[in-house]
Amino acid sequence: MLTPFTQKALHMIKNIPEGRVMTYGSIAAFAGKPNGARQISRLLHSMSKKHDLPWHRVVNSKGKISLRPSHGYELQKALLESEGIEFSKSDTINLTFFLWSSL
DNA sequence: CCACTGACTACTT
DNA sequence: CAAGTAGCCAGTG
Repeated sequence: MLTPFTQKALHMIKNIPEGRVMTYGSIAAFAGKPNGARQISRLLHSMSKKHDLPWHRVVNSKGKISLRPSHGYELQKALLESEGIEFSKSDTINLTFFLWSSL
């Protein structure tokens, strides 16, 4: 059985529209755990396959991809760019423009 | 139940 | 700005 926090987090991830991203911390905060960012990573690890989650729309608080190169980093970046999200010179996303507030 | 892990974050050097 | 550290909490065995 998953906790309410986890279920809510899953719901929010599914609700991120194309061309927008959310940070681990924001998802966790909206789900009720301001410090539960790490749980989001676990969700993506174990639930992304079964729940058809847009995992690529989740980035860290700095607006950067957290995956290591050759471990999904390039794939995620490609998926985001195909949705219209732009990366700066240092591979960071302008969160003030692309961050999705869920409401 | 205990120990370990993790696609994190904020703070300090 | 980069590297190190402590706090965080649910999933898994």
